[in-house]
Amino acid sequence: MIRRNPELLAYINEFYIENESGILEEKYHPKQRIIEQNRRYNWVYIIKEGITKCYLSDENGKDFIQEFLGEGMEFGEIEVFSCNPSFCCIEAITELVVYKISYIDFNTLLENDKKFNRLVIKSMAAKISYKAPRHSYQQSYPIEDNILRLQQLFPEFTKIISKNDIANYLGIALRSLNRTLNQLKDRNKI
Amino acid sequence: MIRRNPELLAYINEFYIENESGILEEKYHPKQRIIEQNRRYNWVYIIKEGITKCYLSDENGKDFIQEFLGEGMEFGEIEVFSCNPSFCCIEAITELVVYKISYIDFNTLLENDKKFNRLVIKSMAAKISYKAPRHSYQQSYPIEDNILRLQQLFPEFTKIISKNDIANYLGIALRSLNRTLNQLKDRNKI
DNA sequence: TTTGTGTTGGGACAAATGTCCTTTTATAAA
DNA sequence: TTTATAAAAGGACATTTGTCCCAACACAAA
Repeated sequence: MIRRNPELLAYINEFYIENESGILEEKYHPKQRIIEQNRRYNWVYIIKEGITKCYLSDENGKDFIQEFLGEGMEFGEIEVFSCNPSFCCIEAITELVVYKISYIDFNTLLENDKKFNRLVIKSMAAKISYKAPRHSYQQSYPIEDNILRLQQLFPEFTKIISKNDIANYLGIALRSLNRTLNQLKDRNKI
Repeated sequence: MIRRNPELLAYINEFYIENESGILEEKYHPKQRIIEQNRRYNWVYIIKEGITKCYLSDENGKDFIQEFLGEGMEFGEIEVFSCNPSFCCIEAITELVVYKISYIDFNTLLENDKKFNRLVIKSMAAKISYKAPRHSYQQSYPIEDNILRLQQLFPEFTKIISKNDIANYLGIALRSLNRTLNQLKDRNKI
């Protein structure tokens, strides 16, 4: 549920210590947006500390949460390659510290640093491979199964993430989430 | 709905013409599986001609179709980076011609051919960016809206893809697909 | 021909889920 | 303290969707 990439973070930390690396640090408070949907940016971000949500909002104001991103997760990199405006919002949930790299420096690193290149590809491969089973499971199984699955993968999920965000992550109504949680409690399943 | 990547195909075609490129060609018939779920392979594939479906099956025999892949689409590459067994099945829908490259040659190309490296990254970025809005839309909107959306993006979808596959792509029961198609016809919406 | 198999189509009913609305609680601001 | 605001909780009802059937049809195999 909250994705992390310690390997990438460790590598970026090394860079940041050196001078002239072109990597900057920034801080955000909860509810601040780092990236808005359908805008153009020139920065790729990597989370140093904290948690964000990555979500799409539609015309009707419905939000659908793609992922919760934790330490070492990258965002804004897809748009370097697709050349499209951002397709999602990134919003801080906790106090947040990020590294940011300009598109130019990011591209230079990609071309000249084989280890960095491989780490970026690996992080993209990971994004693809966890999206697939999640999408599949959410579509094919009832809400109850999805909650039990979350519970198992991430026992403290209700502590850190608001009910509303959990519902938006599961793509269900808040009412349905509450109802199902109650049914599970009644049967001592949770 | 049916994804393509002509840019990558064009580049691979060039390689294939030259000798000693390490690229092989293979043919498959409809319903043949090129990749099974949870197995290990040593080949990355690129579609030269034809259409496949990429799907996950679960314990209960339910299939969920991730994508329909057409010319130039790559598969099997994620496992090079994640080092996990395959997370989905790839099955031919039409007569199919693919190029295949061994992991070793694929890695060599990635390291030594900057253009190839960039094309592979771009193809992965595209996979990430079309998965997001699809997942979001399918979860948040009723079946009817999803069918109308398919209809618009891909008018001939019922000609090429079986009803069952369409239902599995939308993550719904075949019965629900038929019912909704009828309702749309009754209202002359389709 | 018969037999089997896969695809399409739909009736009847049950279960899951969403919408709308109200209430309570906690927390922050005035 | 009061006021405002957001989060959590749940009742009542309508709608959507799935499950379990069965039937018709096409097509290939025997």
